Amino acid sequence: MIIFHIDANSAYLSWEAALRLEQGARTDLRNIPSVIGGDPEKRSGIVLAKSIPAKKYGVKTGETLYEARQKCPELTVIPPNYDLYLKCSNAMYEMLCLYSSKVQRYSIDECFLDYTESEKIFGRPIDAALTIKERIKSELGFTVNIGISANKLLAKMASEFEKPDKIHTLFPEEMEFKLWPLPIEDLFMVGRATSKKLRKININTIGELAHTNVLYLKTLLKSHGIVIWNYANGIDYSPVHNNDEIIQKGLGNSTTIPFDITNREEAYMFLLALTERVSMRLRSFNCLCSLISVSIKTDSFIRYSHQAKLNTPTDSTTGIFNSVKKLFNEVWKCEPIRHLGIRVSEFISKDFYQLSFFDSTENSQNLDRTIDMIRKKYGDRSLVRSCFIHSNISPFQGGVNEEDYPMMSSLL
DNA sequence: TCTGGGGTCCTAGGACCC
DNA sequence: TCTGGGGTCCTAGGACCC
Repeated sequence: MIIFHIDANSAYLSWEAALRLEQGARTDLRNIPSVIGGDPEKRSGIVLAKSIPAKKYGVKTGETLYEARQKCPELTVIPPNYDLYLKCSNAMYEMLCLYSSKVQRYSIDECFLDYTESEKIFGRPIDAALTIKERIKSELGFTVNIGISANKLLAKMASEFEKPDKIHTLFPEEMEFKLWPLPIEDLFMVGRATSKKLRKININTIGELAHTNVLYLKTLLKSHGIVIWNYANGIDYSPVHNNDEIIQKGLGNSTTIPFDITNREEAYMFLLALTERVSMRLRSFNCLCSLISVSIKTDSFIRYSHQAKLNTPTDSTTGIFNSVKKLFNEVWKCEPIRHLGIRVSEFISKDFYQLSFFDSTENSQNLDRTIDMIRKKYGDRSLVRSCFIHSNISPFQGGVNEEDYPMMSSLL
């Protein structure tokens, strides 16, 4: 098996930089301290992506813009542009599909490519990787790292090595000197909580983890211990999945409100706007959902959630909203609300669920379908609930409006 | 902390059944 | 009830990824 992992370098920032150059900008954002960041006014002021010069000031992804500016006062901050990112992501994916029939989109800026069968057509893996990397640079305007190995895990680890615009291999025989000296935090699936536990028992490098008794790890970390022990030893048999093989398990939208919500009616407005987005996405999947969940984050950052299973699966905006209101009322403890979220899951394909027994729902189904068609043709704002018209609240809340595609299973 | 939004998977505890 | 054991389902929360 020969697997490539292709990772766009500081994706959001590079894509914005490439667009601006194309539009005639004189400075390349990648060459100055810059970040893609949210808006502190809307209480979403965090760093989403950073340039390499910004990184040299110690700016980190996920920290607040306030902190980032403390480290680098002359930081250029650019708001995110998700439509652009989707276009760039699609372009990269389509380019990769020219080199293999097995390409898995792992996230907006990462793909796995199974090169095993491609070797007889395109030659040595290293040469093909170089061709792909250079084509993306010259034709799409941004750089990528490509990791090459015998499985997805090692390919992904390899692409994390020196950046940007680099190709690295990490074959099993290279683990000892390329992978094992690295700190455990660098290993895929070792996050904050796990690294803290590992460091506590004096496991500090990936190599030390690889040489720890796996049964001991299991008592400490349950099944997760076995997962990371395998990864530390470069063991991973997961295949590269084409996108159509991946079934999405759930979908949701959430939003941080620019102010704290303190009354029920206001909360309902945001919940309705979120339900509009979630239910439209659900219907675009041609699925019904059986589980609905509402989550709340309070002004003091306490999160809690409440879910319920439906007796009758649904995809109706009104049906989902009624459940959402009920769940919200059952769980809200009247604290000021900072953030609201809705998610639906336990999908049933509409093709396998005949609604003929429930003819009374036909009308509302037709209504939802008609609304979806009008919005698709004339834009989401062409048809909105009247309760939003004289409010300052957007009738849709939540980010995903473009064509959905399944990504990011935490199993590689 | 001026602290996002979209996902997946796992686990613990309780309810319920035989 | 001073009572058991095993299975399944449901729920809430946490860990991880980008």
